[in-house]
Amino acid sequence: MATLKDVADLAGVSVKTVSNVVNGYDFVKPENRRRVEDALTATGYRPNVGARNLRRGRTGFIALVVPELSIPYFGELAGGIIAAAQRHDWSVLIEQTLGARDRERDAVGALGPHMVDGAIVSPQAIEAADLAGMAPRVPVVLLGEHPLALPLDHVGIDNVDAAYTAVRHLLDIGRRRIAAIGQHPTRGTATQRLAGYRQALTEAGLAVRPELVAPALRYHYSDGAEAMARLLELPEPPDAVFCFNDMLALGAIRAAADGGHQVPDDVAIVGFDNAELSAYSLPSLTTIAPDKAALARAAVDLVHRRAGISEQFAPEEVRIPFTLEIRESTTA
Amino acid sequence: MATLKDVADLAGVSVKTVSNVVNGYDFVKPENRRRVEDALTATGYRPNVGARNLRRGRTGFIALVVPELSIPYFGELAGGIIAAAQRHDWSVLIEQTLGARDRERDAVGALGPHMVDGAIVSPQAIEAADLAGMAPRVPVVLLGEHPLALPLDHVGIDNVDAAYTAVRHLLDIGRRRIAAIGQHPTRGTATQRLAGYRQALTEAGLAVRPELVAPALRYHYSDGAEAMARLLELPEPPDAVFCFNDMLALGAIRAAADGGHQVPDDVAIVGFDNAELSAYSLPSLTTIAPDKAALARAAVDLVHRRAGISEQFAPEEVRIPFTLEIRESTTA
DNA sequence: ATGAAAGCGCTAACAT
DNA sequence: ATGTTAGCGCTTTCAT
Repeated sequence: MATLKDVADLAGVSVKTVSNVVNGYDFVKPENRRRVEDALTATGYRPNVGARNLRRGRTGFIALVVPELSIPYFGELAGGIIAAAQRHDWSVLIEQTLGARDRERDAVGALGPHMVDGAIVSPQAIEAADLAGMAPRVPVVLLGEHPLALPLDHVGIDNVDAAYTAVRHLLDIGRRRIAAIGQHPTRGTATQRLAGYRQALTEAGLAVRPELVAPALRYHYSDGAEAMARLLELPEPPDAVFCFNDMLALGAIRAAADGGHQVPDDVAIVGFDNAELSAYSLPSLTTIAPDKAALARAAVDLVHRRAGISEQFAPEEVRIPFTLEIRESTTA
Repeated sequence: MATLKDVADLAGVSVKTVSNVVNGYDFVKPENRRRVEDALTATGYRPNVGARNLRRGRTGFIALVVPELSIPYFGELAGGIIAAAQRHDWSVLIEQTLGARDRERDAVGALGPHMVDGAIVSPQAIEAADLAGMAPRVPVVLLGEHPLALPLDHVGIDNVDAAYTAVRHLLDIGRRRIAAIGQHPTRGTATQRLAGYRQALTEAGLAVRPELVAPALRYHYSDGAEAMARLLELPEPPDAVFCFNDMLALGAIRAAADGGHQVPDDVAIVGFDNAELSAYSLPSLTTIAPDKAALARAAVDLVHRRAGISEQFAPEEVRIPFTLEIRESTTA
């Protein structure tokens, strides 16, 4: 493997000159530049990123900590983050926690400044106490959830408002017995979405019925299907359901069909996340659509600003816009 | 951030001794060991992985090069690979190529031994010529596609056999005008799946009709929907379709419904990949199910064996088993 | 058993 | 405009 010195020797110049050419420093005598470039191709030189970073005091990596890549939402998000990171010359290291609190703790704990220049974390179960001990040694930006009392940067949409918008839509199309699927003991977003749900109902003069609020543990298709099956067995089943993510919603649609219920005629369904699939399902899914590209870009840019040597700044709260995509699951 | 030297100074020993303790070298005087351990905790020392790797000549990373994480199949695969890599103390770096040939070339080309200890690549468009020039400087294992004439390790299922199995199933349920969606000019798997399709038809004494073989560019939902719409406009539309992945199949189901055709009564549909969703779609999707966990494990283990300093061995071809999951899209 | 010191490949003062 | 050189933090001979 050719080193800078090999190239310099071959070109008959110093390493400095080679370094200048490699790093795009402008003031190099054309003659020398040519010789260096020739030597570069002749040797097939590749910079040793590790050495460069050791010297520069950066690693060239950021970590992305998510529950599970097999969840379409996180797959899409990760894709966006990789793309956004590229523009800052960052490679993305992905860690999966499966939403387990100890694995989240480990993942964040292992984030030495030597491993990565920063991290984007989508926490699921981690709590303030877990992070209190370990001052983050690198910039950490929270994405989506923000269950922590810690002063960390956060990028996300307004979950209360989004949930309110979703339920408001169900009210607007005349539904009155509106259920929710996705209640969760530790997820902050679940709490917020529930709050938005409550707010919309209350504002419409409707009671929030506990039997219509269904919990979900993992937010997978099966959880949505099971919750829906139970809701439809109620003496007075709901005429609409607001699901806290698209997988729950798709599972719910499936269960409704299995039970012989028409969507949306008998029961309208709204999801959350706008997974690519939701435009193609049968029926297609009305859902809250966060601007995922913006989410990814904002998170990466925030890590970048923090990682910069510049001055400190107070933790930031970045709100990303969302829209409501109205599709067949709520329009006859 | 404390360095080895800081710890050594504090403990009153040399860096060598500290290094010995940190790396679990046994012969250290108990007295010194204690003092070093105290200094270690006092300073909160964390080894600089970059410096260590620079010295050791390994990086602790492997790269995973895939077209797009937002494709459920690759999301699920990536999840499995991260899990498998963990057992070898490897972190996974993910690169997206969007299936573009030049980006694949760049991604593979950037794979210096300084960046990663090895790589798992799911090529889509790259060709032998692209790799001919650059001898892979780190172990590269091909996953899925193997379009190259190069002697590289490969892990995958038998695509011809899988396609044959899928089409055979359609024949078994009595279909005779069987179409295929997913023909592609450069993808090796497309060619192989087409071969299996042909083989099954021919064996059944049926002609392969060119108008029933539809191309697809990106294998996304929309491609499947468009191809299906066109097939259904034929004077004699197909009574079954074999799609080269689940997204195409789900898009096809959508298009069939839009055109007022019943699945599976009017047209049966088989997919490929067994994305988690296919068990929950309406109708649920019959599909070829590769053992994804085995695929991931085999690929990582192969990289690990190659990366070991041990002897050379001939390029390996690892065949992973698959099953046919029969669901509603082919059973009335 | 431990210390001293070289050097992995690179960048950036500093010098010219 | 380019050469010289000191380190980035670590591991590892080579001494002792």
